Amino acid sequence: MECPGLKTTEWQALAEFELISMDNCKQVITCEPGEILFSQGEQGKGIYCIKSGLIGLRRIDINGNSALIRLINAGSTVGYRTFLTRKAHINSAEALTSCALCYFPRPNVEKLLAANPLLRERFLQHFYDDAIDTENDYVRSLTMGMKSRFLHLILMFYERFGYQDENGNAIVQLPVKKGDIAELVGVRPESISRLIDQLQTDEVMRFKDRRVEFSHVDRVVQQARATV
Amino acid sequence: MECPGLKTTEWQALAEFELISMDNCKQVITCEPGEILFSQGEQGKGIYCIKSGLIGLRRIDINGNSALIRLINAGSTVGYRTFLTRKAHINSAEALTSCALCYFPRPNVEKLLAANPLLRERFLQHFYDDAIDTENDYVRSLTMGMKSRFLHLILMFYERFGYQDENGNAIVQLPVKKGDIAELVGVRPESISRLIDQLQTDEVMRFKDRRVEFSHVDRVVQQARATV
DNA sequence: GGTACTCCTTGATCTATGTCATATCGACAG
DNA sequence: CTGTCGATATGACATAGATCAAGGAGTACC
Repeated sequence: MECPGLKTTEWQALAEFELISMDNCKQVITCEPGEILFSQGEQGKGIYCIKSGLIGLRRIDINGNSALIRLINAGSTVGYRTFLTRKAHINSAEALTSCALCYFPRPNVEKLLAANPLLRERFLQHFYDDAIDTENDYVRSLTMGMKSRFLHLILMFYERFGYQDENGNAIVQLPVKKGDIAELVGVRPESISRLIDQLQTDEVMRFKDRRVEFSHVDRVVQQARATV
Repeated sequence: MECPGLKTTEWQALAEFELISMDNCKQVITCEPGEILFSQGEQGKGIYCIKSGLIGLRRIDINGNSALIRLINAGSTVGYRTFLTRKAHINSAEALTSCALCYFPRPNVEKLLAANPLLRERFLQHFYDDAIDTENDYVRSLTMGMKSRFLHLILMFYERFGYQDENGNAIVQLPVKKGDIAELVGVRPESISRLIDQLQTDEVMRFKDRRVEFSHVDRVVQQARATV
């Protein structure tokens, strides 16, 4: 199985012979929910390309508070940041679902980077996009309440993984457990629980385990915009 | 007066003849607190190099909530992001104090960027550093309370603008008004007011208008680490 | 010297979210 | 079938921070 990301994303900067050398050095890895690819504080050992599953970037502070900063889905790359500077990882990467990955060891990636400046440029562009996302999340965390941030997340899931059923209802299967959703929103799991109750009684959306369903996307968008 | 940043920061990528061409196209600008350099949604018209004063990047959402995302001080650059992609500004830039700036029009900057790839690389590095800062702020906004974030800000001001008096007390002059501090922390001005009261009664630090004074830096650091 | 700013403070009250303890439910092991 | 475990839910209560309304205090302007 080829990496879905090799022909797209930053790797499209590579020539055919470079792709072949990548293919030769790669290790295919599978991991289960909860497994750690790398931990904050470690030096970057290589780069991971996600074939399937979902990886989360997590930060744990000195008091043990954990925050999920970013989700990375299939076709994208994890661990590239330590190739832009020589700094250690500042976040941990953890499999949130069962995952299949390709791992490329650092020396090989560095050889490619040295030979192909366009590749570095692509990584920086990737970083740019990620950083803008984070900035937007940051602003929301300063100005909007839990409900709004939660709905934003649901809409993001809907864009990435959702579909419409035969009646035109929007359907999303939440890709992670509710506890992780709480960490993404920056609140406690209990608060998410209660919020879900409220959204159901307000008939904004329906929840059944990890399945979310709503009829009026625009109504959800509008509620997501409201400050609280 | 030369721009303090021309010999440092991203511009050090420039050769002598390029610096001269920069110097020829620059416009020196002064502006007063509250003046807007550019607004979110606008196309980037050029780049600003701060000679003195303090600029704030601000984001206002559809509900009118305003958040201060970043402070930029003398020697640094504002508006460079629209040169990395062709996108419009997503934040506004506003003078928070009286400022003196050099303005470089877009066409000239683009000419330099086209001729000097190292310059683009430097801008991306600058962006990298900023983005890591924002990510750290984001994590703090998810896991820490107002007090902790406020103290972090004070310590940052102390690093940038503070000094020690003859008795070894740390002294900082707050560079912006308290309302702006509230926006940086992501809370209401009233809350900052009350927090300052509390910090004084707890004898963590003393405030007199914009002057802050504290004897035990380590105590402040320790309180800044505490979650709430 | 009055008036009108802007910035900041203060008090009373409200609300969102956190905390803690307990309960449920499903998966899975023995 | 029973016991254990992880994930989620629920109830009672605590607290951080928002909101609203009012009052200073400094400064600028006429």
